Amino acid sequence: MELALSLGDTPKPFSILDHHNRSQQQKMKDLGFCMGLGNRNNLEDIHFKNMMREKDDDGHRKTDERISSSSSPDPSPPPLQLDLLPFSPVLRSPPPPPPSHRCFPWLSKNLIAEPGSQTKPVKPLEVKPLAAVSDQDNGEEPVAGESSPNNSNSGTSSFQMDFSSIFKRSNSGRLFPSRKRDLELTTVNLELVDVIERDQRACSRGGGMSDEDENGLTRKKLRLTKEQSAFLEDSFKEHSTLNPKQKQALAKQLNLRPRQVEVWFQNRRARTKLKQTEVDCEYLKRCCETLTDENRRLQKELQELRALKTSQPFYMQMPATTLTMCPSCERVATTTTTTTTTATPRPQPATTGSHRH
DNA sequence: CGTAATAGTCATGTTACGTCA
DNA sequence: ACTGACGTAACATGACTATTA
Repeated sequence: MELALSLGDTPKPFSILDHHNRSQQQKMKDLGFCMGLGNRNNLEDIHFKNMMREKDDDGHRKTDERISSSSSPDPSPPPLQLDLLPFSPVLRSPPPPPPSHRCFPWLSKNLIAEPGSQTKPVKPLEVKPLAAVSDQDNGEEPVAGESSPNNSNSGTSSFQMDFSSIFKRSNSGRLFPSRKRDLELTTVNLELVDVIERDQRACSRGGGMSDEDENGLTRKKLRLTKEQSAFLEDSFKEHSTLNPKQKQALAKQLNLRPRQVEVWFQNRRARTKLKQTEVDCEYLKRCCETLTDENRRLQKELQELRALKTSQPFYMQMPATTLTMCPSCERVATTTTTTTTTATPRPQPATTGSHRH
């Protein structure tokens, strides 16, 4: 049984996390949609606003320095961009996979409306092409589960709404509605985003939230490649938990969705705990067997002593005897102590050990 | 300061898929 | 080809914490 536990190790930082801008740009790509607000620093998906916070090495949350550095907002914030690029089949054409790129089932099978596919086309939301979505035009490789927004034939759609007057950003980077009236609107929008995200999840699984959706499609399960598993294992050895930045970085490196990385770590921790439980169980079982044997032996010894008592009543006149465990050989040693018995025929010296190795 | 709302993470249990003997 | 066991990805749920209004 193999068990690798790394407890108490100082988490090592991810080297890739040094590339803040790069990973930040990738965040929205990983999501498959993006939603930006106000100034450039607000180009953060509201769903991932808390990703701006991270835990420090001691596990305590701390505010990302990027947030505090965003205290000087762009004086002329552009309108918010809500680029909704769900994995809806009707919204995209199959992204041509690079020759060296792995093929992922949720892209090849589930997301693309293949001829003969029973996937019902999803009615696109309000379509209004964006003039430029800079974050998705940085020439980086597409991440699994993401779209190819700049594909002119893709038919991708985007929202373009002005939310800059609706939201305001807190000191820690969170987004909040600036007015009470906007709260309701915000709620509606957040619900919309949530619905879209759920739809993305459902699409990425190739099925619905239920086991079998209305089209009779069951969810497909991704099998991680050996390389991906090995990389995740290495990361797990360094630290068994992830902060949002590490999750994002790993997802980017492995061409996985952050959710997949998160799930993998959760399952990995569960497996580790299960193995540890099995090890503990085995150990306790051995302890139990040892104690059972010891108990049996002591019972036998007790019977012998009782028999001796019956046959030799005079034996009871001996000083009181206590049994102690020899620490070196773990055998019982008899130790006698002086008592006040006056009829003791053979006084024994106090605390004389009668055990011999 | 206390509280409600919200969002994120985690542990835990379950389900369902892929693989293999 | 079929089947059951097994590993595991994905999900559901509740608890907990942090943050903000």
